[in-house]
Amino acid sequence: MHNPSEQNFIQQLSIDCVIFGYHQKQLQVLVNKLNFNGNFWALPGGFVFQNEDIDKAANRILQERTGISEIYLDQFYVFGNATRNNLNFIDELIALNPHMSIDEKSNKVEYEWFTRRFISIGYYALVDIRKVVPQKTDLDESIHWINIKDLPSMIIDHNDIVLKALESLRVNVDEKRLAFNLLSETFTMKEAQELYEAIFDKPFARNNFQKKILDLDILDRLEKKFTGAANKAPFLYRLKK
Amino acid sequence: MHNPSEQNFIQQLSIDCVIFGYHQKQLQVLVNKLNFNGNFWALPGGFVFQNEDIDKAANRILQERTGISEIYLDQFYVFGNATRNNLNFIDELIALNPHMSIDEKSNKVEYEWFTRRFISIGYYALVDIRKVVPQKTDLDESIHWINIKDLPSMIIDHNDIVLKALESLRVNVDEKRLAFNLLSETFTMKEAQELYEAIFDKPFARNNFQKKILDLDILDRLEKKFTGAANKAPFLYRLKK
DNA sequence: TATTTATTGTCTAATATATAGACAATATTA
DNA sequence: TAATATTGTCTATATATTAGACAATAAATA
Repeated sequence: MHNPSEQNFIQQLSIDCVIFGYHQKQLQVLVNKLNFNGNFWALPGGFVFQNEDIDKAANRILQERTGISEIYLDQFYVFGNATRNNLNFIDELIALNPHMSIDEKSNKVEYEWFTRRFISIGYYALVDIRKVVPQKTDLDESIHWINIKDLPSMIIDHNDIVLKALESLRVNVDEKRLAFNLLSETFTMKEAQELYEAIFDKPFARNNFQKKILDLDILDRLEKKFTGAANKAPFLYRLKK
Repeated sequence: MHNPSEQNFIQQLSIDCVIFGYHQKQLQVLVNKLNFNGNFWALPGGFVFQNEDIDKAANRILQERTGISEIYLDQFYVFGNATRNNLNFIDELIALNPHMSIDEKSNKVEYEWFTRRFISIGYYALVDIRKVVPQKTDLDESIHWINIKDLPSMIIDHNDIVLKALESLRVNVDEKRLAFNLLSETFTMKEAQELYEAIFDKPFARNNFQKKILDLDILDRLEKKFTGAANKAPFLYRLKK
């Protein structure tokens, strides 16, 4: 991997992505554990090339991490406090990883590049968790789907970024029909309801939820799904084209 | 004025402000006519100092232009296409203003600084137009309140920025109580209704509008306002503290 | 001074939407 | 064949929105 400082990135501008998945009736967020001594967690992120649209950059970052393109993506907020930098994080990192001394010239350049203030554009993405094969980069020890309620403490303001992303998702999920990006292509009404319950962290009434969603007139009803359970088989639905 | 390239700004990041006022039953936007030959119009904007929060920068820009602080301000979108630069605008400017040749070294530096791609964070503000004394900068020939329906063609994507700001205003005006920032401290119900009609560009029913606003329970009813008109005098209202 | 006019504030009726309760349909198990 | 758990949908109720009506009233007019 090339050093970021040597690449043709826009200076002091980053993108942080909150990638939402849905599994075991809970919202999951894709987060990286960094490949250093110490317990450093971070959202997938990256930088914007000089000749690249910011939306394209967010897409590229997502594709690198998830392997899929054509993802639902929404820019939701810019994090731009004057004190927003990696200084504390990097210093802690170096303290715990003595081999990363900044004596060498190239390390010094990188140190300066990374420890400047960054303005970060937040994007959230909604993906079908079954289609994603999480990809780590050289900087990551591992990458995980973690229940949004069990997220570890992350570097800088990444926990705040997740909170703000969830807020935006809740606001937008009603007017747009984007929640269904989190499900597989076909799903039962109960699965849709459980997804909404996970997003809003509150229960919905079954009868009225079904009516509300069907009244949106955005779903096609397909064949029944025989699960083997001792009850009436539910219909499968799919987003209308 | 110092050259921007010599100041301690974050590179390639700008802020553009859509400052909404309300006058003659119409939304007005504060725009500058640039102080050059040619008909160049632009939104008030600026750059972010290295040690400055982006929200603070937006506030500073607004205060420079309007003379007032404590303004309602909302970050609404980031404009970041790869082709988003001043190149066409500046070249046109130089063609119409031969004295601005880029032969001199300092001009060349400025040219390079200004013609790079800029990522711009859009903010909109709501102000009481009576409290504002528009201030032009060295770059402006004049600064004007212009009816949002009569805006001239502006540089780069500034017309698009206004459209997006209006969209955001419409979405946010209901949940927040921010529309009243556009009125003077006290106002009649009819004035409030006319403001809403200007924002949404559609009529509201008088009886139901009054009920809806009063039910919000955010207004104090004050004394009556005797206008001299031959009819029942309306009450004045003020936002609750 | 009484009447007229235009507008305001608020009430009620009509309509639409949201929520809650009920029950038949049905895929499997006992 | 009956029992069970869940699904799909219906109806009744509650709530919210929209439309219509009318009295109150500040000033102008007769």
